[in-house]
Amino acid sequence: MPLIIDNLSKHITLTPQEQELFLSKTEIRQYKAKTILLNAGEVCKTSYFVNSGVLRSFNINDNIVEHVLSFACTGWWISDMYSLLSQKPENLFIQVLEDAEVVLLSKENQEMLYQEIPKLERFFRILTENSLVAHQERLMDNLSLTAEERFEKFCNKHHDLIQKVPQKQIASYLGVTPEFFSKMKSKMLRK
Amino acid sequence: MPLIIDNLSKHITLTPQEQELFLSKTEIRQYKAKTILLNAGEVCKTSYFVNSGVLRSFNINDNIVEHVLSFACTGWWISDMYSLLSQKPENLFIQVLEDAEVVLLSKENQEMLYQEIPKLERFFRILTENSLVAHQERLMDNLSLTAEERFEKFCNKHHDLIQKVPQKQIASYLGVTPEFFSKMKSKMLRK
DNA sequence: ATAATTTCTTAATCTACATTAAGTGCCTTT
DNA sequence: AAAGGCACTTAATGTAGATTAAGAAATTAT
Repeated sequence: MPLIIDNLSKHITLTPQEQELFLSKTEIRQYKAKTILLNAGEVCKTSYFVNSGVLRSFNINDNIVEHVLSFACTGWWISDMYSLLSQKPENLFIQVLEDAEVVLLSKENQEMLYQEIPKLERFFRILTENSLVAHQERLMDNLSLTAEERFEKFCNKHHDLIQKVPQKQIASYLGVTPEFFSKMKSKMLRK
Repeated sequence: MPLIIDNLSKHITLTPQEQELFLSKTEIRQYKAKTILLNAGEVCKTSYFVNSGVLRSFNINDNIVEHVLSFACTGWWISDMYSLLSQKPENLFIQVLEDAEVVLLSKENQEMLYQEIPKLERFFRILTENSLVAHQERLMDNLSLTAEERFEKFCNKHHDLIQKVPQKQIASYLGVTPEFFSKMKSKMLRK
């Protein structure tokens, strides 16, 4: 069974015909590491579901500093929600970090599927709810924890990622410079 | 027409009977400033919609420092999403900042309404999507902007709140101490 | 009105993290 | 195998914002 159907079944139950219909509206693609799937300034027209590999979303501010908004590995959805919903351009990039197989669902097809399989409203509501909760927690963590504490939490939650992505990306996700992250890490190891 | 029905109609269209049913599952209450609607450690069983006044959600970390997660004034929803969804206790408070009239929707009734008016799945999906986008932006702002820049953005977006809530709460929302906020503000005025 | 609390301000000192810069090791390309 | 580019480290110096403390102003309670 395709991973994405398995993912849907975590929150809703689809008939075989509905599964068929859903899959017919998606597209599978392979990408090499470093491929840019969405460029800053473009309007986002697609949601991405990761079958294998790792993606990230990030922006670049005036100072030419990158900030990682999120990572996505096997079984995770990723997109530029702001641009996807508003259909306006945003300063977000989506990029492949490790060679990946990705399922593409266009906004157009997603809306079409909402009409034909209203249960999907429920699925994406729950998916978005969970994402919101995670973002709220990360926000509060950024306000109240030190970089070290945030890193420890990250390790517990995303153990798999630590091996896979360059540590400067993790530093950026945590909101510190790669130099400080390196220092902090060696300090933590010494304990 | 009740404000909350007006709010629903921003994303979905309800028949008069559906409106009736929806309202019958809610409850209106008046609260005095400082009332605590949800205490840290409790399981959240209700979503709150503000008819008038101002509420806030916040947590308190080990150091006895408060951090404001969100404000809600007229026309806004507020709840403890983590606890409401998981039905586990969280360390979040919900409190009235300015005398308020609030519409209460219990989780139980909300689930019941999803069954009877599936369109509501759509409404809360969109509501949650918008909230997620706002949280993502705030996260990135916290990573890449100075406190001063964040305050300017806050002023543009929530002009109404600045008059209504004590400035130490705004400092907490922005992620700085009241002392630093005070200093920053007077520095900005001098320009 | 007066007392009591809470909020806001000012100022000195401190610290987590940023910036700059130089150097090391490891891939990748030719 | 050399050369170039990245990712990572180390270290000196700089700064945004925290902490502490004390007084002034504004609310709230009596």
